[in-house]
Amino acid sequence: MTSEVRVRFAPAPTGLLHIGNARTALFNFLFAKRNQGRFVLRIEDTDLERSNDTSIDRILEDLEWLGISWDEGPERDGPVGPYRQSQRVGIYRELADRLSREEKSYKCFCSEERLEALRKEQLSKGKMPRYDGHCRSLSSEEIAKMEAAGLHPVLRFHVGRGQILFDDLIHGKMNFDSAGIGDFIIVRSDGMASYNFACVIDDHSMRITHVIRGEDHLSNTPRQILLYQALSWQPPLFAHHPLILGPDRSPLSKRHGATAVSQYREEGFLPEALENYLILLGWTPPSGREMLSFERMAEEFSIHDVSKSAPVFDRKKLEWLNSVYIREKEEGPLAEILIPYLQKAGIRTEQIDRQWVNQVLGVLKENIVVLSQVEEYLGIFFDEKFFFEEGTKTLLRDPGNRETLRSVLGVVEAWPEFTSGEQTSLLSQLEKKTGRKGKSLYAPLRAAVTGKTKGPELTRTLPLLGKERIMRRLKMALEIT
RNA sequence: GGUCCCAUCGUCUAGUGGCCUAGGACACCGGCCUCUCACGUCGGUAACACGGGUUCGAAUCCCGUUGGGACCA
Repeated sequence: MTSEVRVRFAPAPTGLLHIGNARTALFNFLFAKRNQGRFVLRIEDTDLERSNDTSIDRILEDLEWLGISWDEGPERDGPVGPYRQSQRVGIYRELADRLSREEKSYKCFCSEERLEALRKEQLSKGKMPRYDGHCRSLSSEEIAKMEAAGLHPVLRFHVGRGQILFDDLIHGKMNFDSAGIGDFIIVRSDGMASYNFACVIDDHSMRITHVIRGEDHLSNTPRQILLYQALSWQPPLFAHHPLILGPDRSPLSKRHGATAVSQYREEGFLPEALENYLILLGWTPPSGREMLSFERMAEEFSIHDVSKSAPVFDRKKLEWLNSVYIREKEEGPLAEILIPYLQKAGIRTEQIDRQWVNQVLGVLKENIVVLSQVEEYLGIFFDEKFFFEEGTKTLLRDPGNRETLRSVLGVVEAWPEFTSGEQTSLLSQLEKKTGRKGKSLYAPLRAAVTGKTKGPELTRTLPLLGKERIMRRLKMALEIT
């Protein structure tokens, strides 16, 4: 018996990684880090119908993107594998046999119809629908007869009477009465272990010490504890965190917008921002500093301090965090992640001076909240995206502004060359020559050279555009009728 | 229907009987900065679901109500 902390994240590969599950994974990961423990990834693919390998790949990919790495699991073999439930059926069978032998479970042949009728009847009497133990005392002759008739039984766990107590790391003392639990299925008629059964066996055999999972499993826990007891195993410690809600306080779903990690990635959220946001849902760092690096999270995170009430997902705050993280990025790494968005927009970045592109992106980062938003500003710097926005045209048609721009053109033409640092002298020269300053000079100038009414400061934009391009655009602007 | 969980500003939360005329962050509103948007900065609006207890004293403890949610099928 070691005291090493072991936690696990056990997704079902039936679709994309949901941000709620990503948060669960993050809690587990940080808990392991904080306690020098190990983080196990287990694939719960017992539902063969809905599980598929593509989903597994994408979930692994998303976890890696988030920086949540597992110590044992798919692609990282460990001592307690295999880590896919579909490859563990032998273990489940063995233990199912053991429970049968010890008469802690029994075969049940009840039909769907009978179960349905039973449920209806109980409901109508105002009672809780649960299995009535109909097949509990079938004789071996009866069983043999039904099996001979080709009926496939399920295996039910015989629930005894008593209180089930456990300490939840988040909720505190829990107390359930087993009277509220009907004899539940541990092996389905197709021979596959049920969720609760497989989960208990895996958690035990993978030596999991702390089960950190969503609150939707809270009511499953007493059943699982019953199984631990039946198998004479020591149950792990449990922590059930609340689920993320949508703005209408119903569980977060597609109706509320993007729910998959990959969707956020595509939109242009940074992994560190998403992560930072998720950890803030239900937990506040003791230091009070909300911006947390991965390392800081691991140092400060405590599962005990996770809030008991369900948080509402607030995209605005996520966006704010993302914009801060974008602005904090250095030019080089920023360009690394932004260039794909340029390419997607059709810009042949490989043909452009990389230094220049980096500088452009370094300027644009001030204006964007999600990475994909750079596309809105591309026209300022890239000719293939340049055009005069509707709002600029009235400005450019104004006779006074045209006159201003003509003298601007004159000044620029005579200006030797653009190097960084001298834009201020250029601008003061422009003020002198045009006799205009402030808005009356800058508004038309901006409209003419960027085609937009908003964007980064002209003092930063102008030198990046360069003399040639500015002149070309000024001429284009003067041709607008 | 039963069992279980939950309840502080619009949102995330701090708060574990006196430090609370309830603090912070996002959002929102306004000022400043300013060539625009954004950034930044300064300030503002805004909450203890309700009702009973317990106590000298309750956001904090207990009970109930209401409202959300989960599970059971």
